[in-house]
Amino acid sequence: MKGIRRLAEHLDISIGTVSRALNGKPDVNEETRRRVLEAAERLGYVANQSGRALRKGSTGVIGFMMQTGREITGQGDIFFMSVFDGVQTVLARHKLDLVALLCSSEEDPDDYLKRMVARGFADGIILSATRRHDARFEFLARHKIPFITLGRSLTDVGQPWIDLDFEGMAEMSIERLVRAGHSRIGFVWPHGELNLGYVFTERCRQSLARHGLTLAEKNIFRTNPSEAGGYAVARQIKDSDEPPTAIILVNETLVTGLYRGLEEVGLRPGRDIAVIGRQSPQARFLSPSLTGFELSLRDLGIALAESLLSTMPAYAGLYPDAVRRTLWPMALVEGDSG
Amino acid sequence: MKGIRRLAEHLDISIGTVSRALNGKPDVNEETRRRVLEAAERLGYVANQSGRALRKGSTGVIGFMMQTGREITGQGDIFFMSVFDGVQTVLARHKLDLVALLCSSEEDPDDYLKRMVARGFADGIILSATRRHDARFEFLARHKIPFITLGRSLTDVGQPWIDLDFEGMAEMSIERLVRAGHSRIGFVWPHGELNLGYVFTERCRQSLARHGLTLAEKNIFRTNPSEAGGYAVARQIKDSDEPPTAIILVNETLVTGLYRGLEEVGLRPGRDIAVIGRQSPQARFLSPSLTGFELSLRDLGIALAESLLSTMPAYAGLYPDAVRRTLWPMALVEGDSG
DNA sequence: AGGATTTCCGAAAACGATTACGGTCTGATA
DNA sequence: TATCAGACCGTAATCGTTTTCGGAAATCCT
Repeated sequence: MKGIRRLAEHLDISIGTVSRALNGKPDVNEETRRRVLEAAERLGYVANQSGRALRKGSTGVIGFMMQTGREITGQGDIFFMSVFDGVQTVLARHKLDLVALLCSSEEDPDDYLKRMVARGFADGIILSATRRHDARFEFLARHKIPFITLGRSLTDVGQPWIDLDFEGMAEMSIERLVRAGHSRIGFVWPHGELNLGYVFTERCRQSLARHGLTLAEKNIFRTNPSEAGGYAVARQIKDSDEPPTAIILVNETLVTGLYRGLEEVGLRPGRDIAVIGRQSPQARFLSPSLTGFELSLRDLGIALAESLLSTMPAYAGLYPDAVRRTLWPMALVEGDSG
Repeated sequence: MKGIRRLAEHLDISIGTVSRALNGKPDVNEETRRRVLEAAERLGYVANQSGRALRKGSTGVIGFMMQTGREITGQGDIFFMSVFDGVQTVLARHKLDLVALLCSSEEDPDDYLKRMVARGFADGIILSATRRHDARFEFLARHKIPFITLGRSLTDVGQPWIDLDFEGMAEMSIERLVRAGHSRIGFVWPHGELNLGYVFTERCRQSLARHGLTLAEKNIFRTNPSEAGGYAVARQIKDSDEPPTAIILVNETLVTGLYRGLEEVGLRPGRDIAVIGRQSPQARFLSPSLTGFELSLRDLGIALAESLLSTMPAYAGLYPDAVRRTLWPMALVEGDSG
């Protein structure tokens, strides 16, 4: 005899009552409930997830989909771990668990998600690394799975999203650089497929145009979102016949590599070339100090979770102030690099 | 009508046959199987995980438990993502999925694991960040859940484990430093609870003793496994009345912070103080170049998965050469820092 | 006191798959 | 032709929960 049946037998009551007691249903005597709770604790009973999910049609699990292996996002462990932590503080309030849905670099993300959804793995999903065209949006919408995305896409289907404010970053960076007298401004576009590259590029172009400047195609440096990617850019800059006098990095991972690369080609950030990037734990220890944008990852996680929950029927109304389709502000921390 | 029933109805055969066809059971006509497979593909049918798991008693999921938030392990950047990738290449061969079991920093890891196990979440589990005394080992053993640990513990229960060869690292580092004439050698102990700190300390002590040297208590620098932790150490070194002439960092995240810290207090790695650490994507771009240990994270992941599978009855014998309880070698990459 | 409510609980039907078991059909053999 | 083996498939039990429904007992009301 296992599971709830064992517990029921032990207490000499029916399994129905045990279940009701455990799930906080109203029609159970408080004294009975106390006994059940106590016995469950003592015997270490925890409801079997499969049985429960099968009957309820929900799992009590929220999935955060991410891609392993190849550095797709250029976000490291620390980035996601911090966001997760925020997400979990919210989920814990509702006895929901967070698991990371790890899509292998060898599998197509769209297929992977389909599989997970069809299996009924999670009640709600958080998508990251959103692509310019991302079939996952439409798929989740069609299957009525509550979800939120960390990042936007052209294939938006009206779901909530939170995106880092790359437009604001572009705008403020350009403003600052132009004000400092720069006119040949470049930036690094590390993400082939990801939506943010397009967003960022477009806004840079606009901001420059407002000052009568244009974005030279050769000053858009395409590379990988990694240290090595940043490193490679330095050499490209050096080899350019008309190199930019300022460069913007949308991604935190690029920064250290670029710094090293610049050093090797004899360019010093802040003196020979202005550098504006993203703050990170590593960036704090760069020299010269980085001028870059920072944000609270934990708060971002909290916002993601609250926004997701507010779209789920079971938690409707609990978070009236949850953000919905919003740009997450980043603050400029001034350093010596630009 | 949903699920397998829909598929069966569509094909006008019984659900039993559909199930058998899908699961590759022998007693089904090949023509029938083909039709079923084709229809499943076309209708996008995927077996519901809850029903399947309930009946079979297994989930087809391997869990990798890790702790979010606070930087427990001090693994930076893409450490886990790379390990995951290796694990998945193996699991994919058996149609197993990997999910990360994310234990919040606010929850006790032992409790968290209990909950996940009782829920029947995963068929096998990979534990990381193993503590000196780790109740999870005993718990999993008692519940007969196949598991492997990335790291050892005093509370070993005979399960397979793979641990980075910190002993070898200690040994080789000390050898190298002593040979270079150092006698006041220090190291950083960033992990309060984790087992590796003890292992590393002990072996350092032994190696030093072999050369007639002792490890001064004040040359063990306790701090956090983070950039900031490394940074703080530099100042401690500066303020010491008898500072070490060489320092070893067991953790990759410490390196960049220490470098910056040393720079600020006017000490140059390789000239004023020898530094031996761990290689990482960031470390590649340090100057002076780091002398440190590196390893293939992807291969580590592969080994973890194969070893875990070989302990699971369902996959017994498939990986006769899988390692079991082994120290994972790290290679010293010589740089200018020590 | 007698009927109407409430309160609490047990019985049983789901949920969606897998699988043991037994039945039908085909073809072969004596 | 009668029998049998083997191939294939359908039926129904089963996994561990939740939840509906109805019934018994207690309480309330007039």
